[in-house]
Amino acid sequence: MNRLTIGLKQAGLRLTPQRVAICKILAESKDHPTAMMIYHQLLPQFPTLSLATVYKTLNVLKSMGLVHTLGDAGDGAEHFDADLTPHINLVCVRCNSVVDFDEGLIHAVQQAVEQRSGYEIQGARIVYYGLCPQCRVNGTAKQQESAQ
Amino acid sequence: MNRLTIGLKQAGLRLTPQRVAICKILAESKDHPTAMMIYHQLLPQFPTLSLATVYKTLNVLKSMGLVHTLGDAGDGAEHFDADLTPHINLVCVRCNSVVDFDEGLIHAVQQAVEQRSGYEIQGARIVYYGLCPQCRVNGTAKQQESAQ
DNA sequence: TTTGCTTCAGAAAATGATTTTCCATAGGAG
DNA sequence: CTCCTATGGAAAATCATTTTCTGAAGCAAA
Ligand SMILES: [Mn+2]
Ligand SMILES: [Mn+2]
Ligand SMILES: [Zn+2]
Ligand SMILES: [Zn+2]
Repeated sequence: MNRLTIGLKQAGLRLTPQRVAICKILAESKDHPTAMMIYHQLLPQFPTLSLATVYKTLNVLKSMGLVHTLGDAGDGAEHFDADLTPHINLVCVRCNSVVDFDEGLIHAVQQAVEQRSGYEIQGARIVYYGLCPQCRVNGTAKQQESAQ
Repeated sequence: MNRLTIGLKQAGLRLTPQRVAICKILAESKDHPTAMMIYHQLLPQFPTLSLATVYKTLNVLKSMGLVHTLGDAGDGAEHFDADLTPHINLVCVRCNSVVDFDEGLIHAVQQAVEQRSGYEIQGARIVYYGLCPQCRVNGTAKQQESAQ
């Protein structure tokens, strides 16, 4: 029973096994999964699970503000983040990984935005993208996708 | 002749009228347009313009690092930003507007990420989303932007 | 338990933004 | 002018995401 399932219940939605499982993955994973990733991770446990169910649940959670979306990470799919605290996400455009990065300054930034923008802030999408350390190393002899 | 067209030329690409026009819109607009917005804006000038041409050009510019993408703003389309300097973008999830927000702290954040992450940073996507002041005033009514 | 109403998951079809394919042509090099 | 490659545009394809439809639960009252 985590923050997400509690939120669903408080909204009057039924806590079906599928929804609970999706919430569990979101709450426990640190890899900012896509709908497809969650689907494949749950398929062994729910052989008849439908991708539509995953998408529907994710959309419910998002519309309730219980999860954020980071946009695509070079793989053409939406990545979800259940960590609502202000933080930086690092995207590697080669291996499409998404990891968190701790930087205290970001809290002050969020406060500045909330106080000075006049917006009713609902969430943030703070992403820096580039090459992760591992892909930088492998990149010295990397695949050049230009010119033939 | 702006930074974008210069970049295209230096890359050995031809400066066709379509590409120049697309670069001009990107360099001069502050509204973070989508491919569709650019297409409609240029249609009077180029009646035979194809959306595919717009997408192709945008992808070239992006792959060269001359523009950034902010992800969707609630309208299901990718928004482009030609301003590469570190800055905050404010998205209104109701009217789907995207505006810049000046906050000096963000420069320090970028420096911290570059120095401590180990990543080869190529760009950033810093977006706060919520309701803009105007949409806040207009209350909970939906689809208020295009009034009758 | 039975009845009646509502919600849900899943399969399939639809949607729509973006990409790809194909081809006639423009334009640079020689 | 003649080759040759890069380009724009029309149309088709792709593919992540959404919607539709339907039978099966869940739930509560009798
Ligand atoms: Mn995160
Ligand atoms: Mn901007
Ligand atoms: Zn990587
Ligand atoms: Zn607004």
